[in-house]
Amino acid sequence: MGRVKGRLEEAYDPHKVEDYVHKFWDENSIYLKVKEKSSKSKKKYYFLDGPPYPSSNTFHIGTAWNKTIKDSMIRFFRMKGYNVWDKPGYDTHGLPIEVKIEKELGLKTKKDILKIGIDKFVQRCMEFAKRNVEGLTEGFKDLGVFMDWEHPYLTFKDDYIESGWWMIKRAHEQGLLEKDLLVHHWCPRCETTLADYEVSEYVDLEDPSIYVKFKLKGYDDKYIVIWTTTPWTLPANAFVMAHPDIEYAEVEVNGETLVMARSRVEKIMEEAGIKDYTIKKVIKGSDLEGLEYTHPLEDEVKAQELLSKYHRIVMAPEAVTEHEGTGLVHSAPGHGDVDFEVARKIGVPIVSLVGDQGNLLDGAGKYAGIYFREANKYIIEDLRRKNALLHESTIVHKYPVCWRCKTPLLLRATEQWVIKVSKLKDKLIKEAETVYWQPEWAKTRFINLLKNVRDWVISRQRFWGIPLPIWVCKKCGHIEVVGSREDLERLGGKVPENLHRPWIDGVKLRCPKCGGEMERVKDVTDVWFDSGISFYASLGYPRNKELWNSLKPVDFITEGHDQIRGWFFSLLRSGVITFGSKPYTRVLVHGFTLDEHGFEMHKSLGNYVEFKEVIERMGRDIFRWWAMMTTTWEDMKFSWAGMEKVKRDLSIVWNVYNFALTYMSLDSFDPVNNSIEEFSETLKPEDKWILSRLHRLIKKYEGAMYDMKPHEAARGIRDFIIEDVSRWYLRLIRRRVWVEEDTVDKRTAYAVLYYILKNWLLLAAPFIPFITERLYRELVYKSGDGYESVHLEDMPSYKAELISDEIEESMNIAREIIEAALAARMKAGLKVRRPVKRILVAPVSRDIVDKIDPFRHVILEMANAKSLEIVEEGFIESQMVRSVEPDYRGIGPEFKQKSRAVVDLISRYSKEIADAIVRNGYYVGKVNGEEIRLEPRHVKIRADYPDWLSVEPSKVGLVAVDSRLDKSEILEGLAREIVRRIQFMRKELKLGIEDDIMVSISTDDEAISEAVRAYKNYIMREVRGVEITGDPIQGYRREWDIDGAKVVITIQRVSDRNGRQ
RNA sequence: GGGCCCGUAGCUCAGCCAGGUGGAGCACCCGGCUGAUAACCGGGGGGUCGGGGGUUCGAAUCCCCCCGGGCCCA
Repeated sequence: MGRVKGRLEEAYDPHKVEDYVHKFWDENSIYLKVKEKSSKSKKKYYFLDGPPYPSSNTFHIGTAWNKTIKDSMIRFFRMKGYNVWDKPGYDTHGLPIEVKIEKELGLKTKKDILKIGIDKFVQRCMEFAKRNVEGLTEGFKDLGVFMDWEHPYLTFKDDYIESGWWMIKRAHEQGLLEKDLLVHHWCPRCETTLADYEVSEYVDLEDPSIYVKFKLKGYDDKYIVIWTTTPWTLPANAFVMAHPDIEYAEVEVNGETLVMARSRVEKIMEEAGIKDYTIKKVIKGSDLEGLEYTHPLEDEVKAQELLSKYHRIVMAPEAVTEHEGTGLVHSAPGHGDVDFEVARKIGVPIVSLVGDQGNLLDGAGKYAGIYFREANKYIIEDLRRKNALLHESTIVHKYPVCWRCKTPLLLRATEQWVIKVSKLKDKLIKEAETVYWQPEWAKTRFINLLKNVRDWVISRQRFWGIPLPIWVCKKCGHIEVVGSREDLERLGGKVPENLHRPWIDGVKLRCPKCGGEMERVKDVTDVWFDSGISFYASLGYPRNKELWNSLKPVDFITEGHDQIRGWFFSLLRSGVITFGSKPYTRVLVHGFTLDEHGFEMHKSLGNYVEFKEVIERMGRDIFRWWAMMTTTWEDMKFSWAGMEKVKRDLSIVWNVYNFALTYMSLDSFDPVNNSIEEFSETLKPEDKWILSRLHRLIKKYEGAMYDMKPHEAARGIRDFIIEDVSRWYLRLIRRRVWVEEDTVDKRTAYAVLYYILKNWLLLAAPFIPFITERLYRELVYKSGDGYESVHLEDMPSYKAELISDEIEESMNIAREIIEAALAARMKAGLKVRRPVKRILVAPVSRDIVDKIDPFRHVILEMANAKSLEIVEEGFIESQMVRSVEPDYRGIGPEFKQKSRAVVDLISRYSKEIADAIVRNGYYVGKVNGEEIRLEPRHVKIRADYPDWLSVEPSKVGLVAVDSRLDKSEILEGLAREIVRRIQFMRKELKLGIEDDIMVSISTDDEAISEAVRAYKNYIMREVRGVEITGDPIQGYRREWDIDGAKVVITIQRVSDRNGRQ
């Protein structure tokens, strides 16, 4: 047999609660028990953690939100009986960490790294990552995230690297792996290519701005004009791009014909200082297609021997605008991205004439050996000499520089390893179509991206990353892609102690084709490579195939909307490359965390809030619930005020449970032997109402969680406990639990209250795991009911038969009436404490009458009325009394001097005059003995309710309070005034609710004395008085004023129920 | 420059997909309640629903354009 005996501190203190719960979880291994329970289930739920990047040991508020969403979902599915896979991960490789270590070690260039040794450098990177992983893990645990923190997946582990190799092998097997020339930004000082995301810094730089004439073949003195700020790329010119739809003009200048965009002519002529020019002809860009030209530096540049046969005008709308330049774009495919793409499309060879250190190569002929930016002046000089320079000036523009050494970058074609993802485009889209996205628009956005999918450059010339498992035969050029450590040994290699560079670099293989020695390509993979394979790599596939085969596919992933293009995409790409299918089925996209004004939070902007501060000032549950209530996929504006509000809500939750605990333990309520099923016959309508509300909540909650709308569930539990339970149900059952005797009615109320409060804890547990644990321990576990921890519970399912539209509608009507009645009382100045005789309701429709019935008692109690009368529509209005007021504009001109007397008459016989005028249209009266006739123009007719009737409209009809009080109501009201004051004094003495008191009331007021006599028993019951006397007694004495009368009240504690003195 | 999202009271946000008299909380003012009490309840003031145009009997809601913010691309 159980019994409620839990206790709570007076007020909700989140830190006390959370410290207590953390300690409880730790000491009792609650996480392991939860996991163990869940692991027995056959229903699998594969959650995959998007691995955060450990660049520091603390995390952003957005990361906390991210993990809270994951934790809430995991907890829900565990409680729903799923066997949830919950391995967290960290994305540990990549350039950001390399750069941090370079800074730590004071290294400035790639050469410096080679100098201290790759082994030492990589070692430091690994230590750095491990250190931060530990810090982050502490933070996530502290937030209450129940994941497998003892066994996270770390992308730098050898096993993970091996899984990565396997994918590259899979790509190779399908003919998707290629070595290719690609244009990328290059730092000539660090001698490395930079990925797009690394090109983020720009400075204002002065460069030449030149207009160059290319002579058209087959014409005399006819030239096309191009514009460039990078003259050093001219030696590598292969063709010229034009827009088919732009108009071009043939401009005559000094006997030469120059071709340029029509819209640019004036601008260019002005810039070049040419006043004397004529537009001879306007043609469409498409007319230029295929025209061949002669390169002005043909004789100076060796590479032009190859390139000259491609010199012609090519249509490339994507490369040409009319905003700047000449509408004719010089194209050097080895040094420009669009140029490169176009060259690829039309089959022009890619020639790059700049070497690793930024010097022009031999192919650049007379300019060979010159640093690229230095070469500009020689090239311009030669152009001028050859009469190919139309105009020369300089321009200051934003130019990208290396984010580490600030050297201006250049675009350069280099050989990189590529997976030809574009070949998989249709498959990618087809697979993506069958993924369920929340919200819907994320899918649209995702598919749009896939339509423009590009090949994937996986190689980086770096150190801290998964080494490319590609070996090339020095003798015959044969390529082997190694998919595992086993492959390595099979090909005659020795597995090194660590699969990273530089250890792997030393591994030589024997060529299976010619027996020659094979060496590894020195590159590592792109950072996106690592996290994209996590769906199988984190499970140890392909070494351990069973786990992935039993868990696949991933059932749930969630990350911010930046990951639509990021992780969600890289996972799909890897899934299609490896298994030919999508790796996940359901995706929830969440928003970003912005500052209070909707701007990005940045340390440099000064609007950054440390998550640690949120925990210190608020608490874990407060943050979690607040974050989970914001619409998941929308950006979240950070708000201290928003969290304060949640704190208030949690305080109310605390008070609700405190209320229940106090009374249930006082009455030794036994929830185990008083389950709600026992009381099905004695449920009052309000009990049925709250049960209906609860089950409606469960239904909505469950639907929201399965549909990945956790914010709807989080808001739902809030509205239920605050609006339905605290603000309403608790007020309705107070009187029932205050009675001392053990009544069925009281036990029914307890059983219902216990049932809804226990179930609410289960629903709320995924979101606010700390306070629910604490309350569960006190209310449920200590009562001998349930489990050791709320998180070991089973999530309730809704019972459709308990959801009643009728009872809820009835309650809504009752609440409407109560609200209107209270408003009417206020208008009449009637305190709620004083009872009124009756409330009248004139419903707008007759069907409301029956619906009011179940809650008559509720209306009477809440509005403090003796009776409720349903009256006919129109009855209340019929009580209105007509009267008139003088209308001076009508009276003055007619009655002149008699006006004042007429006004007197009107106010004296206001009602009679009103009736007469309404009935007959006029009223005849006497003023100074003289008969006068009043007509509508002399008065304003008004209709008012009588003083004793206060009326308030409501949605269900007019509600009126009859404020005429009989003596009995007056006396009862006075008795309640006395009670209130005694209660106040009890509170002042800090008496417990079980303490009994002796009361003395002395007053000269006749009515109050009578009220005390008449309601003695009532007063005694209400204030736990053992006796009420008019004689003076010892004790706490206080003088009061009740309706202007002096009342002296003295109270003295005698003993409590258990006889304690 | 393109794709997607957001913009509703002083503040934080529901309502929008399925058009039908604009809501909640906080803050402010007034009143009430008082055995959950540093709690609670009622009332009041406060809105060009970012701006403009269109569809419709009727638009916060659907369509188009613009402005501001966010993410991702170029």
